Amino acid sequence: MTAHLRISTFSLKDTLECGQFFRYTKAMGTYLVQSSNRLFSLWQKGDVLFYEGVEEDFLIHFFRLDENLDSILKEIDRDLSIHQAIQKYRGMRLIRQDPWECLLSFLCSSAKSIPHIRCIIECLCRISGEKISFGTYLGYRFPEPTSIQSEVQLESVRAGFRTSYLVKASQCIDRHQLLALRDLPYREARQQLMNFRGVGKKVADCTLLYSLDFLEAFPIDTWIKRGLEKIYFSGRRTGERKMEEFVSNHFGPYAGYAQLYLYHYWRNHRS
DNA sequence: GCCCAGGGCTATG
DNA sequence: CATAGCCATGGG
Repeated sequence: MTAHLRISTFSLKDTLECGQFFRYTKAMGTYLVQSSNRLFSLWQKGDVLFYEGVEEDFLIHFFRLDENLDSILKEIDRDLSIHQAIQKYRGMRLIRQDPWECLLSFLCSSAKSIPHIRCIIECLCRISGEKISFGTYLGYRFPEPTSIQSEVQLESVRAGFRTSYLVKASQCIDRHQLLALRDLPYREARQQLMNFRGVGKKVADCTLLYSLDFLEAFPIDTWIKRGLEKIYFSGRRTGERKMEEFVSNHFGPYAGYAQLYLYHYWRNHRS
């Protein structure tokens, strides 16, 4: 029933709770996770990850456990700030989400607090009507693109001005098309995503980084913007163009991991 | 009643 | 390009 997996340089807590992923709950040290039509539980003790209701292969893919995180962290460890973040949260990994679920999640994210984003996504899944169970746990599947057809249908989700974004995305996207973006250069893939209503640079970068293996993507939200200005631009107001150029040069091809660590660090040490 | 929340769109310098 | 006002909703 309960299986386990030995892992190094992995923090389940930080990986799930750092804001990159929304469909999880926590009860007494055990996390209940929903992703890619799965509902499973897991918990960590030291360097052992225990899990139920999911295959080992999926976990390795989902948590990127076959990726050498130590060597990546060594590469982005370029200054005191990122060094402190790495020291505090070493083991936090990017999650490889389903692209469709990831895109819709961040379509819901604009000008919303994280708890409310999670709330909206759960309401959205309830719309699908397809239940999923594991032991005594119950949940709803994430709706497929074809199952979201009108704004009226999403009334109970109360997503506000984001509702039309969700419907339009559903009308012209199939999952296959999103996965195919992985074969494009970063800039082109981002531009493709930005052709959808409601997808700007930030949402596009979140989708590319959290679900499509573009580790150079560096989502710039309000927290990251404030942090970058304070730490790397002497507190001066700075345009996004300059910021993009800086993080790309400063952190290199794994800049996305730097973003993950800085975001989590700056949010948990508000100063 | 006010302000803010993992933004984006649109109309303007 | 950079900025301002607006967008719908909930919580502090």
